[in-house]
Amino acid sequence: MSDQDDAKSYKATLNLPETEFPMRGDLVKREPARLEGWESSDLYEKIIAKRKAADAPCYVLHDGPPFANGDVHMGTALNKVLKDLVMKSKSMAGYECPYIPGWDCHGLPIEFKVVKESKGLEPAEIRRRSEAFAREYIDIQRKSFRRLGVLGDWENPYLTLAPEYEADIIRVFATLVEKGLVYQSKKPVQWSYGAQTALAEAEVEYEDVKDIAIYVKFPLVTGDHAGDASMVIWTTTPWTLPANLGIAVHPRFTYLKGEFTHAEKGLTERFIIVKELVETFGAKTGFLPSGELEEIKGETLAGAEAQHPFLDRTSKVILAEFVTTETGTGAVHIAPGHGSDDYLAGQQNDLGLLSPVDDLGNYTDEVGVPELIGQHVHESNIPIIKILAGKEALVGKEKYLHSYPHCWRSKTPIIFRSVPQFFIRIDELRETALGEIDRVDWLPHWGRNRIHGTVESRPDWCISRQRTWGVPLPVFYMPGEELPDINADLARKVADLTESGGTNLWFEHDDAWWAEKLGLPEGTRRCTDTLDVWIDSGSSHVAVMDRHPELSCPADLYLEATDQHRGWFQSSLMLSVAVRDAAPYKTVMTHGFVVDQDKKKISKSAAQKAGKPVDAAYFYNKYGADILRLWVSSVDWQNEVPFGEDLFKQTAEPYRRFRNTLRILLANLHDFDAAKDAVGPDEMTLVDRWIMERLNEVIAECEAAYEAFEFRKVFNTLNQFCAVDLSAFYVDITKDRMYCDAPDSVRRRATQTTMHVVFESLVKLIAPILAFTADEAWEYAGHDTSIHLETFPEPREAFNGSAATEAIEQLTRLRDLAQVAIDAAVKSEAFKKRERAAVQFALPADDPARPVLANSGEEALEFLMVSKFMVEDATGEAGASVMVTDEEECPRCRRSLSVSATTGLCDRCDDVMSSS
RNA sequence: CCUACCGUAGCUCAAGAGUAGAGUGUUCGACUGAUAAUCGAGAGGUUGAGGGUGCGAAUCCUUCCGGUAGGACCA
Repeated sequence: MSDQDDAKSYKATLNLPETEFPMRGDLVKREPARLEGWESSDLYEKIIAKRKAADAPCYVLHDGPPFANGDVHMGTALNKVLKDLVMKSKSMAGYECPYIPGWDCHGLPIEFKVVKESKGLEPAEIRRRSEAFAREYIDIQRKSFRRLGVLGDWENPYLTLAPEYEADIIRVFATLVEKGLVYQSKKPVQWSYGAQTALAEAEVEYEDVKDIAIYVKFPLVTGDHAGDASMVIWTTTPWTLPANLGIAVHPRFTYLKGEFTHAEKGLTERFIIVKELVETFGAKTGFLPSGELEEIKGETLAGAEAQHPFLDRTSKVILAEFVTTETGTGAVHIAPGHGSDDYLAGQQNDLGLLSPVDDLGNYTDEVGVPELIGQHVHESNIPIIKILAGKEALVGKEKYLHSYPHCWRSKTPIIFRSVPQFFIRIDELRETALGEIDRVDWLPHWGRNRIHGTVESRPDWCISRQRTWGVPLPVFYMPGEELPDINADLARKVADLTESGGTNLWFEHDDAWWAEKLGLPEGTRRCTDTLDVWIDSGSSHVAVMDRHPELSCPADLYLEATDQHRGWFQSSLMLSVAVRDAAPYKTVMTHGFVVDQDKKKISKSAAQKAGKPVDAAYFYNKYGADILRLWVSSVDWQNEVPFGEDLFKQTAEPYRRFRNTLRILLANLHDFDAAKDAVGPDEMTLVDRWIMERLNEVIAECEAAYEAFEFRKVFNTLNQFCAVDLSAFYVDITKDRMYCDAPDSVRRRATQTTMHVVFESLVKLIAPILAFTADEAWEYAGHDTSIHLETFPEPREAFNGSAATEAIEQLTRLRDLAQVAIDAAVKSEAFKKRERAAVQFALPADDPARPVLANSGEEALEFLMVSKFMVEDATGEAGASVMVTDEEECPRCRRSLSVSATTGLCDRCDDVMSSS
């Protein structure tokens, strides 16, 4: 027999690892099949039922409804997977975790698309098409969320378009009315002429634009300075000048009056300009002071009237604290119909109100200048500047770069415009809301300041929209009345009528039908507005949490992206404070946006142009949902989340590590039956006890990290454990006994017992993240129910100490010491394998490794993976030298130990062979 | 302009007063009994910059620079 044949024949006598669990994930193929299994066996319901049976406490994460348009992109996927990580980990921590997903269905974005496709539709038809559109995307998104392994009640999600949900929205409105929080008023709102509706603060996005700012002269005609000087205002919106009714100055600022000369034009004028800005004014307009300047206190100017530059009326000088000396002239153009500060100032000073602009943004007759009527305001800046120039009222102009609000849908600039709108009085709610904010846990902590800031300063909430695809504003105008009857009882009746039929009734029937149904006099008209969609989603704590028996309010957790501080968190808070005087949540967690690798915002269109996929489907179809889930777990959700395919791929490698670690454990357990073969802690060897101690730490760390939603820490801890402790050490060191010991030797069984515990613990700890892979491994381990029904492992008390860990630390020290010498020897070709090394350690007398070596001779040898070692006394530092061993290599186990002269095998292998 | 958070190896991130560590990538090597796997080694960091307090600072304080987000201004 040749040596080679020897080796071959002995291979058959080994217990090599064996498993059907595939090394390659093939996730794209396997996950859908597993998913089908989960759904056909009602896994979600089973988990809930199991926790219920165990009388588990509830943990409620209330799902924020994504908008039902568009595919699921990485940002949405991040949000849903984070939620699922929370739910799966809470469930494994022993809670009952009902998860009712929802969708936000009404609103401008959908109506916009529908209307764009075909114009001139009846409202009822717009609504039919909008609903079809929403439902189509709900299905698309639901499919994606399920594919990502997110478990929940997908067959019964909440939809804000559901009749019973709509009815609850109207009931919330009725409650607001009852509490006297709703009023109608004509004051300036942010108006999108592109979408022809008022907008809420959260529907506005800012863009940098270049405008022309102008300086305009208003000659004083009454007061101390009548005929003697002109006020000069500065504005970036010349189109608001026709609505000018006042000029505001700061009461405590000092203004200078005197002669200003424009040298080039040869013009001399008498102006009143705030002291601090005279220089800037000169630089921008060319008008420099050319004589003595008289100081005037702002407050003394009040009440004077100035001539409007091109209209036959005067503009009153008023006082206002908001005037600054940053830009302009210290005199602020006031158009009460076109700005909120302006509006308030106008109210306080009885200026009246002008808003000569229609829904489309065109001037109405009221504008007072014939050639402007019908002109669009944003095409009127130049004509107005020309008019001003013609009247010699234009003092100067400059280009001005600033951020200007735009409609989030139509992308057109927003104008402030006054039309009758409905509002919620925020002042009545503010104090309670602010108090509640401090009772809520905000994660990360600075979320508290963010929402506190917005609630503190937000103006009254404009809740009416001049749109069709939404819940109608349930308000009526009695015959002959200008003002609406805002009536809670009527609203409740509307709610009851729509409970089954839905609010389509509002659009399908006419005023007469409704008047009759509600017992109102003939000639009653309905309000044609719809409610702001933030009322829809903000009412979910009533329409969902109060309605579902398994949920309850306040929820334990709301979890959305940071933009919801202004959006859903706030609308929910306000409505909840109005309805129940308390916040609807105990904890609010926010995550950052998914941004491009170079930290630029991912807009879908820009990413597509650059050929960078951002659709979740692209990634789960190419890499698998578990890779995506692992990526989510590895990410720092508190800040912006940089994303790109390269970054994404980095998590594929750790995935393989997890998978292979589970696989080798499984493979080493192929002939192990815990019920029959497990041994007690006393039988375990040093490395077994060490890995059990490590496992206890890992369990504690992971469970604490899950508790704190620090998934990345779970990821790091487990990755480290698999890569370093298991793969590089434990599995490597125990190979010899696993493969070469007699199958049921105590030593081998002890290690199998350990591996069994490690496997079961590891697979459970990773299950919330690798939802599919963990379940697959669990199945291969012989379980016929899902891993997701399990709970997290408990640390084992027997291994709570650190005795084994301390011993292993010493051995690791020696191993590192030996490694250096071995590497040198291998390099100089003294021998090739570390197993051929004989190591001579030189240790000081008090070296802590000495007792370890003395107490665990054979195990130390195994751990060091060398042929033999000796210890000699060292005077200085510990060291190691190495030479080739004089032992023969056992052909069966390939270790270099003393071998039998007759069989050529080492003692252990000899025993195994002769007894088999 | 104000406020908050952040800035550590090519990349993604750990350590939160006591010799800067992982993963990934990269280079080299071993094994062929975890094999489209596994093991070992190397290279790679004056921890954004400067100053301060400590015996000692990535860590605490301060100024600046850069990034991001809110807010202010504007509307």
